[in-house]
Amino acid sequence: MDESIKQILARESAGGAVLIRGWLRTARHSKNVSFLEVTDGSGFAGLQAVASPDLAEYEETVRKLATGCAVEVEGELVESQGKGQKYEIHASRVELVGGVGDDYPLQKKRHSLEFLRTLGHLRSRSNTIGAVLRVRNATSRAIHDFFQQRDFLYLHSPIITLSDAEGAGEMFRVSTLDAKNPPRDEDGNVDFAQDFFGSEAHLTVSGQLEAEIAAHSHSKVYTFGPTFRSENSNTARHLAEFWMVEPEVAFCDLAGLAELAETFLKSVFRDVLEACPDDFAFFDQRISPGIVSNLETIIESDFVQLPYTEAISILEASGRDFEFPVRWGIDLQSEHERFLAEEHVKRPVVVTDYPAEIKAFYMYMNEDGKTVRALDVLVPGVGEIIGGSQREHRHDVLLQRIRDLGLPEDEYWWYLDLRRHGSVPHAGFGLGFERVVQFITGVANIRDISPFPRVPGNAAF
RNA sequence: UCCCCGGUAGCUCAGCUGGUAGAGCAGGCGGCUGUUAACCGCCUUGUCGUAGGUUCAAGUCCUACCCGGGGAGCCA
Repeated sequence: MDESIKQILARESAGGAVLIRGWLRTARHSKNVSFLEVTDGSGFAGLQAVASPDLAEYEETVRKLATGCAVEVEGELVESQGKGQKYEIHASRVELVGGVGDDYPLQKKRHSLEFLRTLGHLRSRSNTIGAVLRVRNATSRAIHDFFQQRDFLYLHSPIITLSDAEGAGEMFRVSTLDAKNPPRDEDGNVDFAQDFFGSEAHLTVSGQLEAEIAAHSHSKVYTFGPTFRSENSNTARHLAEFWMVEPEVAFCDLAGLAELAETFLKSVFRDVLEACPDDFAFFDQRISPGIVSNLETIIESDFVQLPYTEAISILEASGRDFEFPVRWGIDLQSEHERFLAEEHVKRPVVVTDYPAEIKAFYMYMNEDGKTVRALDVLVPGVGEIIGGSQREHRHDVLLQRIRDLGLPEDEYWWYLDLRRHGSVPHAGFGLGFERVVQFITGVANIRDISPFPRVPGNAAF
C-alpha cells in the first residue's frame, strides 16, 4: 500500500521519493509553476505538489487540472518554500487518473451543508464531511478502546427481534409476507405465524435486554451497533437509523453507572481530540468556535450530579417562564434540560432518580416507592446523550411492575426468568453514537454526522 | 405530526408599493516570478420549487402540494 499523505506529513525530515494518489482540493496555476493540493482523506491536511512547466506532460495535463480531479503524483519530498505547510512534493510525474466534468458541483468555496446533503456520493470529499467521517471513525475506536481496556465483552446483539422490548419507539417491520396479499387468519388479521420467523419481527430499537443476558454471564459487556426507530421525528437530533452503544454491568448500582458514564465520556473526548487535532482545528475555526476548549474544560472538571427532585426545585426557583410548567412528576422538556445544562451548570449534568411513572418498567424502584434509579446525561447544545438505569433485578418487584403496567407478561418470560437464576444488581446505559459525534464536532444537524442518513422521507444515498 | 421561515444561474444570495431578472463565486478564454478556499481582465449561464388562480401584466398577490431550515413533541 502507498504511504498515506498523513504519514508522509508526519515524517521526521524531507528527502526521498514519494508517490501519492488522491483528489485535488485546489489547483493554482501561474506562468512558471502550478500548485496542486492533493488529499487522500487520511487527514485534514493535503499535500502540495509543485509542478513546473519543464514536465513533459505540463501543457497537456497539469495545466488543465482542476478541483476534484483524481491524480497520481510522483516526486521528491522537499521542505516547502512557501508558508502554510512543512513539506511539499517537487513533482517529477503527474498523471491524471480521473478527470472531472465542468459541472463538478463541489467548489473550493464553502457550500451549505443542506446542499451537500443532496450530493451524498460526493460530499465526503468536502472539508466538513471529510472531517466528520474521520472524527466519527476516531470516536468509534475510542469507544472500543475504552471498553476493551476494561475487559468489557463486545456483544453483537441482534438486529432483527421479535418483541418490542421496552416500548422504546415505533419499529420497522421485518417480513417476507406478500404485502399486497398477506395470508389471513380466521379473524381476517394478517397471519404472522406464516411469516419468516413464525411471528411478527422488527428491527431492533435497543440491544439492552440482550446485553442484560450477557452481563449475567460475562459481567461487563457492551453493544455497539445499528438501531432503528420508525418515528416521524423531524429534528436535527434524530435519525431513523443510528448507532447505539449500550454497556451493561453486573454487580453495579446507579452510582457505579454514573461514574462509568462520566469516565467513559471523558476518555472518549480525550482520545478523539488527540487523534484528530487538524480536524478539530477546522471545527473550532469554521463550524463551532470554542469547541476545543469547551471539550477540554469538560475533560478536566467533574460532572454535576443532580437528583430529579433537586432539578425540579432549581427549575422552580429559576424564575423562568417555561412553556411547560414545572412541577414534581413531569418529564423534563427540552427547555428544562437546556436550562439545566446550558445555563445552570454550563457543563454536562447527570440527572438521577426520576419518578417511576415517566420511566421504563425495568428500572430499579427506590425505597421511596416513587422514584427509580434512572440517569440521564444532558450536555449543552445536544441535550440527552446518555440514558440509563440500574435495572430491577428483584423478581417479585419486576413481576408486580409488569402486571401493574399491564404489560404482556408472557412476552417477558425470559427476562423475568433471568431474575430467578443467579440474579444480581446490574446497570447499564444507552448512548447515541451520532449524538456524541455531533456534540464533539459542534455540527448542528445530525444528518451531517451520519455518512448516509436515514430520516422520514429520505434514504436517497 | 404541529408552529414559524424559506425555495430566483452550478453554488451563496439580491430583486421595494405587481411592469418582463442581477451580483459574487464556480465554469470558459487570456494574463500573472512560489501560490495558500491565490490574484487581474474578458465571456457564458435562468421552466424564478410544482400545479392552479387573480390581473392588461406575476419572481412579486392568493390556494394547494413538494422540498429545505428553525423550534416543538417523541427519544438516543
